[in-house]
Amino acid sequence: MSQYMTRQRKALLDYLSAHADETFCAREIAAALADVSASAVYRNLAALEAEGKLRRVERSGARETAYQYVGADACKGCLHLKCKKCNRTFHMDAAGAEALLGVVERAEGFAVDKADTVLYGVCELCQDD
Amino acid sequence: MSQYMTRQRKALLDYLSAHADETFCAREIAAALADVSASAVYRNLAALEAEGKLRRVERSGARETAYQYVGADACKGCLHLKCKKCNRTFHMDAAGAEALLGVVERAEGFAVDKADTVLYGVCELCQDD
DNA sequence: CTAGTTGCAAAGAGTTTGCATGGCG
DNA sequence: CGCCATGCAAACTCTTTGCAACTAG
Repeated sequence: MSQYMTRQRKALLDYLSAHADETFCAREIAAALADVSASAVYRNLAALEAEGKLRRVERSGARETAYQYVGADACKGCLHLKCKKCNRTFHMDAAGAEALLGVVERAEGFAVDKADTVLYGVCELCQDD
Repeated sequence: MSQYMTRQRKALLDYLSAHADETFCAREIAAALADVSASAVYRNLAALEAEGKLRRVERSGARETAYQYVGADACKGCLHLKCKKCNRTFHMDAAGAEALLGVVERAEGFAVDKADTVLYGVCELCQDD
């Protein structure tokens, strides 16, 4: 668990929370944060993921692990929709998500975990392409 | 595209299709198929993924890329539910999936791609733990 | 036959780790 | 001050690739 709020950890959190709708891999973060070493990036990403401040996400066909900021509980209970074209993340509110997943639970007896599930597809803005 | 059905490719397909409800990474496959080299495993996994016979899947917290067999079109149009406890995959039939995702499309204007989306959670059998 | 495929080993890419130094609380 | 965190570089793990030998059709 992280105990000290170091300059590096703060820079990382600031950066990710300022771009909460995007995902980044360690290399991209290290590039954006010039004075944070690669190992500090990796170590902090792991620590912050364990604390629940970040979430690990899939980026189609990528070999690198990507992370995304998950505000304290801004995303609590809501479902994530990720656009494969623009890579942006959209949120489905808790009520809608609950209704949707309740259907799966009743139909299949399968309890979907909103925190781990991401719906991939194409968002409204990208549907023209 | 694969043109020759070599001993190695056949062994790989046989193995994955015989365990179609499980996922495997290259290392596990190479270990199970003693007389198939690692490079043949990687090359065939890539080729078979391109042909649509395999699908690339996420395994929580894993660094290795995992694959799963996807029969000809047995999974066509259905949504995948993956249990985090037993790692098994369940299928939601096409009709149910369509109904479910249609809701998202209408509510959020987001077109979910069933081929890329996996719902993570806990299956009926594992809910006791 | 002959083009696709394999095995090996070396190269590459991404991530982790040991250790001395630095800095938060 | 003490302990955690950092930076660097080396170690590691997973994956890709070059090349000569092999083999399916």
